[in-house]
Amino acid sequence: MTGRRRWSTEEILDTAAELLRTSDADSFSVRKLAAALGTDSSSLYRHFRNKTELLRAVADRILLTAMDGYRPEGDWKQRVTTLALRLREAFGEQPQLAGVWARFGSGGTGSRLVMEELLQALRTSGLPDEEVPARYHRIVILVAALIASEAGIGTLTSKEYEQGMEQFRVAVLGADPEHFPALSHFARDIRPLGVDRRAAFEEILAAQLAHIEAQMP
Amino acid sequence: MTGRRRWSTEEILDTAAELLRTSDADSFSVRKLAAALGTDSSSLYRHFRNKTELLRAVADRILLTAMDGYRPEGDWKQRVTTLALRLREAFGEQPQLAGVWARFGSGGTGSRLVMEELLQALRTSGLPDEEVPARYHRIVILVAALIASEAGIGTLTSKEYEQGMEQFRVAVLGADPEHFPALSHFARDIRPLGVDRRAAFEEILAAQLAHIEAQMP
DNA sequence: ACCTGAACACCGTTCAAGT
DNA sequence: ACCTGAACACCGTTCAAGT
Repeated sequence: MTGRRRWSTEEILDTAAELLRTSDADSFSVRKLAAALGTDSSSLYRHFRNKTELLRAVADRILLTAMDGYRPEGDWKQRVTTLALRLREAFGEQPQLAGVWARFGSGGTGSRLVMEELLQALRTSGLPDEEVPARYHRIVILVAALIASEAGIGTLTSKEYEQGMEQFRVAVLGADPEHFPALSHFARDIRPLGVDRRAAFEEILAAQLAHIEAQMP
Repeated sequence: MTGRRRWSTEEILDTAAELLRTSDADSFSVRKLAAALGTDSSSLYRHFRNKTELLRAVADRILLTAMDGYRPEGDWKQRVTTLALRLREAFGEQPQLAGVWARFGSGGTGSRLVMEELLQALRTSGLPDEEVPARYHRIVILVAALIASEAGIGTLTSKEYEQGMEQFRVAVLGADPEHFPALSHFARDIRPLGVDRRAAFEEILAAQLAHIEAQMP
């Protein structure tokens, strides 16, 4: 309309988040974001050094909204679990950002809120202070890896997903019993990676936390 | 030289694997592969439906070479751990393929060998047969997630990595003690996600396996 | 029967030129 | 001081035309 317009960084991030939520697959691009804002992609480079920097900023907003209204409840294991599930859900709606977060971190207020809550929960666990950082490190690696890999599957188009399922079926059900006896034996009960992710997430995390607890004095 | 030349699928996969090993960052492309083969990218589409299909085939070769010379040793936990570490190492040298594997699977002989060995190990564990598939599923999800996310960090250029480290330092060391007391307290001992990955991998997996063992009759 | 060239519809990023 | 247009150097993929 006006031909010229100054966009605030906030508006850009909002629009980017919106686009990442609605767009299917990996179709987000700087050019599309610019088009949605009604401007040229070149003008966005005044606000962000590059695309990664932009996505990191959006990822940090995801963390912020994930922490919105959060109140710690229960013992340390429940707190860690609730936190992890919140992050999982938040990135589940914006799967492209999960990969950015796991690779680059986000480095803003959102990430600080997450780190703070996780550390506070561990501090109430009875762990000696000097063991907290190492336990923290393992938990973050585990949670980030699970979320990012689940999100990676979430970015597949339904055609890609179906195709992968089909090839999985062929690999499992078509295995020669002579060379792959165990695989043939369990073939009908083996499930592909993409199913039952929420239960898997909770179980794997619970095992990790139980293990930490078991090693306490 | 000859102007015309038929490439076998084998040769294409070999060259692709080579290129993925040596190329830094995400710079692999169909066009570069074609150039390395001395042909045009369009001719590769007779051998593969698309880029993903090509990468899946290379990923399956990685699994094959990872299993090369493998002999089961020790109890079931040692077998699972050895297998997982082999995969981790194989994809560590070709980090771009880890993401493809975790998202799409590979669906060839390599993946069958891995599935077979993992199932056989679980079968010797003393788990009742009907619990094996669920335990198998969790282990694969965990191992694939850890390997892919570690590899994701491995695809960063050293500039990107340094930049991420710097921003991590700022986020942690620059946190206001009033709003982030636990973070400030542990600031100097909190480590970024990318460090100490091998130890983290082994510990997290060990916790998972110990948890399975603890639930046995 | 096989391969090539050229094209299509995109990317991220830069930078001189405009207002 | 800010924005735009145009360009650069790439992508994956398709398909008519060549040999």
